[in-house]
Amino acid sequence: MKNCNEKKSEHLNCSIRQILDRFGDKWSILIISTLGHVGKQRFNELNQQIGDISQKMLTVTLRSLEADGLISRTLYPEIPPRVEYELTDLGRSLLPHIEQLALWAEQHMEAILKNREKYAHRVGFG
Amino acid sequence: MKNCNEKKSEHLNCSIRQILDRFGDKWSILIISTLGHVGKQRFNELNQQIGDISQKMLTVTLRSLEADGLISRTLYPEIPPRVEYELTDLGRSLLPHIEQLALWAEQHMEAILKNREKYAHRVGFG
DNA sequence: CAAAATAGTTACCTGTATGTAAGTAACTAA
DNA sequence: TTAGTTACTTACATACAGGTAACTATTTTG
Repeated sequence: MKNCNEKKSEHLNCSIRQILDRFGDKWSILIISTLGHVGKQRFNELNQQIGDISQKMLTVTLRSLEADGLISRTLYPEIPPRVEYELTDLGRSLLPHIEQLALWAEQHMEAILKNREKYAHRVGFG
Repeated sequence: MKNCNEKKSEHLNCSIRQILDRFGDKWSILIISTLGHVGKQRFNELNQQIGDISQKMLTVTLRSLEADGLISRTLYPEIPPRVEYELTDLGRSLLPHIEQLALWAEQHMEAILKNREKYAHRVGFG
């Protein structure tokens, strides 16, 4: 972010930094893609869907996604309370790009892991 | 990564975790996109292009990208030494997806920032 | 002899993102 | 009165990604 509009940084560089700043954390993208996949979800449903996220990080990440207008939060003032989270249009507009990346991963991650092994051998045994 | 092939996790979820594990760091994507943009580059050229990366993180990130077969490293044994980094085909195949994300950022980041402000007001004075 | 240049390596330190565990409100059911 | 439910909040702890700065090898130049 810092060196945007300074010497070397073009649009692309700057946009990528924004993406990384906003979505480089551990859970945002995963929550967006989960909501995109299953539609509306309650807090505990999301918690179970994702499986290994802590309550705290789920709350924190949902809040920041809501603040940025990527998801909407609807509270039904019942007892016990019910809250439903859903992607907004803005959030949904990000989905296809995430899915493209996931597709790329499916297609190429095996190759990457093999390269990594080869490299380890080259370095390890010269 | 942990809960892939456990209960709730489908392909998508799992692929996204792989992407985040591999490319969620601060510099990998930026280096790939820089190399994609300018082509072959030397160590110090990259350092200056990016501007605010430390020598250490440039070395570390270049090494791991090389290990995964995303970039190639060519050493010319001159004095002083010259080293050139370049995207491999595998690395190049990731470029369009990165650019799609960058484009999305250009188009929507302003809206996100506005939402964030609104939300801060709602919370702060609501 | 000293300085400069390239492409790093190494030791050390710190901030922050994340995790853990307990607490909260409000009500229901036994 | 005890436990259970939902959707959190809060306090506390920590690991690791990343930063800083010094050091390295090798040769040319002055």
